Amino acid sequence: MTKHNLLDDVFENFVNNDHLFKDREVLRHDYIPDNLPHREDLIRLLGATVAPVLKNARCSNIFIYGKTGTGKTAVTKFVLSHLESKAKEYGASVKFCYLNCRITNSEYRVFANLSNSIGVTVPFTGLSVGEVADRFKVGLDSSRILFIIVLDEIDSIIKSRGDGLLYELTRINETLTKSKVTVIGISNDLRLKDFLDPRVFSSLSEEEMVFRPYNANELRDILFERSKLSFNKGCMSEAAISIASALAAAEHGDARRALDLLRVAGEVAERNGAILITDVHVRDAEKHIEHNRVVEAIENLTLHSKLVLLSVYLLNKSSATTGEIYDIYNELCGELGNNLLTQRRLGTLVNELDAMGILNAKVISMGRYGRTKKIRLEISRTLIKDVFSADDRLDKLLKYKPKTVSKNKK
DNA sequence: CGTCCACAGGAATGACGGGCGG
DNA sequence: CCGCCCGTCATTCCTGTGGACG
Repeated sequence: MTKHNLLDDVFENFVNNDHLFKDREVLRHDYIPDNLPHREDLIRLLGATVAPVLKNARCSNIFIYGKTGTGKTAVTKFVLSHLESKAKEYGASVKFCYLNCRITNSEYRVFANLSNSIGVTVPFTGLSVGEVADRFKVGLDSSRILFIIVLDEIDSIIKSRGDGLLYELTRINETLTKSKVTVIGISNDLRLKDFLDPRVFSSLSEEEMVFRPYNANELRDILFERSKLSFNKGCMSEAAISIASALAAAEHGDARRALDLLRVAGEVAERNGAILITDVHVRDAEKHIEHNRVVEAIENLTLHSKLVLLSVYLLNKSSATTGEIYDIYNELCGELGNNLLTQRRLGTLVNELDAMGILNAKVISMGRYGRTKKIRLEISRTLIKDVFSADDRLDKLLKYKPKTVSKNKK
């Protein structure tokens, strides 16, 4: 009987075309589930740390560490949104504002966003940072609340702008009389304190929490839980879940990655008209994700970055130097009739491509023959050909023969 | 052992478009 | 509409440097 029902499900789903997915939303990155497996103790810990606000007392600043996909953001949002609704019950005026510093990656934008979240309208741009900070402080003080500021991916703003923002925020309570501020910083980088002024660091990390990566078993539980919500019954095989969790565990124990694998595996299976998502689909999904990531990255590059990449492609050597690439890049710019950037600039573009995993650049010394970067392609040549042939102008350059092939070497 | 190559990569500065307040 | 300030991209100028060569 149960066996019969099981098959009925499968067949019926198949006929109804939308057979595999029940709810795709559940697999999105910003979805916060009601149940976060293997994070119960961290939820309790964070909950206990912020609980004082329910009695109208300021809670400690918190510093949260952990690599991507370890549940930092999910746990924080989960706890704080529950806290906020609980606070309403108790009549405590608590508010939290979540900011991702990779999106709002300047001091100005952070203050602008904070201001907007407490109902103070601030122009997109046009004011000085100090002015926006002042407006925020005034608005905050007059609204008489306990304000919890969550700064996610805080490392990105610190590495590019320094710790001025945090210094400001951790000292802001001194100038407030009717409101109080708590800062929760979330960092992907465990070495972040090396970049911080010790005073800022100590005041920011009144409490510290570390999120360990998930292991394969924990990821399995997460995927199992989530697949029940996102896929129709009987559509997801255990083998698929096992392999997805193993793959993600081998990376950083990244749950986000694991969920991506599952979602894409579902899409692959759907396209193939399969009625069951298997480990094969997950394997396909892995290739798919990587491929899409790279294609999208390349398509969104500026023209100059594309030309740099093309130069490496045209040089077609196992490893090129900055100088060699600059020569070819120079020719390509001439070919297109557009202006060229300096070698200094090209160096940072190469570094950016390296950070994206499209190129691999390593500084080496060739002794008597100087010091340079050894640069090589990190992606397949056919992929480059595919992406560039979509653009008329770049397509022509794919066939371009560099003139400076062997000019020196003696 | 010192030299000196071929760059790396930091700092300062400028050009430019967006977007405000007055 | 002007003047101001922002962020971003790019240039200019600069000091630093690993190690093969002589």
